[in-house]
Amino acid sequence: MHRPASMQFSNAAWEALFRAQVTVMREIQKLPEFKEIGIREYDVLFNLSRCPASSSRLSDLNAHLLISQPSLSRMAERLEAKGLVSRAPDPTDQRAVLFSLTAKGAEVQKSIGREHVKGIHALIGSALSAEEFATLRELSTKLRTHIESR
Amino acid sequence: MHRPASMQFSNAAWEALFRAQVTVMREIQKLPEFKEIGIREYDVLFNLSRCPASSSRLSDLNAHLLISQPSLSRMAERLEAKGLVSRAPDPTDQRAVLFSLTAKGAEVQKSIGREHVKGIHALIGSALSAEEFATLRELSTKLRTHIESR
DNA sequence: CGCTATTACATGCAAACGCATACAACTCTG
DNA sequence: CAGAGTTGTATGCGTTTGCATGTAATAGCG
Repeated sequence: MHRPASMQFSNAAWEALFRAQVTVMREIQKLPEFKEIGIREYDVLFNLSRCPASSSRLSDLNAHLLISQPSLSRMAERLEAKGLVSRAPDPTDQRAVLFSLTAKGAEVQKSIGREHVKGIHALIGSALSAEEFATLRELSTKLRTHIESR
Repeated sequence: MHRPASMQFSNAAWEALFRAQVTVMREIQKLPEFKEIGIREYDVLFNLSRCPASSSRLSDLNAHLLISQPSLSRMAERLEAKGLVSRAPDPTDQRAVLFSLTAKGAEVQKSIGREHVKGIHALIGSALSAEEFATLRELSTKLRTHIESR
């Protein structure tokens, strides 16, 4: 073995985390709550529902997603056309656009969110103990925050 | 709060795991080893390099990926055109197609894989301790295997 | 056996994506 | 405070994706 032992741990953990995500996501995508709206679009609504001022720049939103900036721009167009999201110019920076949920968008997000919570629990609820879930959450969060604060 | 406490744990863990995956993946996609070949295509090569008989049906391969069956069919076409993968009819089932890495494909996979291992370690290696990485790996694997054996 | 149902993969087509780039607004420097 | 560089978003365009469906082979059932 030509690789430092320390490399094995981080790589094995990433590999396992990634495969787990793929496996869970494959099942989630099949659930009925994502028939009308895609899971990527729901993720945008979800992120908007969580952001402090309940509005967010396109680029700030994009930082939390895997899709590219142009893709998000066009997805926002579609969500706006569906009446779920509204665009408004940022008063403090004329280049920027602030996105926020419409009343209908907030309603849809909550509705899908509720079903989603049930779906996740039904799918993985019995896979780990409460303590194990808590540990998984802590380690995942620690991993994420470490990267975000590089 | 109208939700059973037990639901909170599994949902919070999934949410944290998913966000961690997004954050890591965003950085990985920028790394130079995925300039020539996309990360989704690398994942196909990687899976092929790991499968027992070093060949796999399209549908078996697809079970480990997030993309749809038609998308994988066409991605395989492209990988074949690049000389990285070969298709052959399954002798035991005339409907099926067996995919395997060509020598060039195996070479490319190993080469990118080596860089990928370094990239992951550089990205997340200092985020957790060896014990924490081991725990994250175990819990992720337990989560995945639980779903796969439903 | 023969007939229907199912499984495995491929293909037509519209939607969505990413890359490169354009454009406009802000910032910074001399 | 002008002019170059940077940042935030949108758009042109070729590629990739997914859905619905087609085709061929197998399985299951009477």
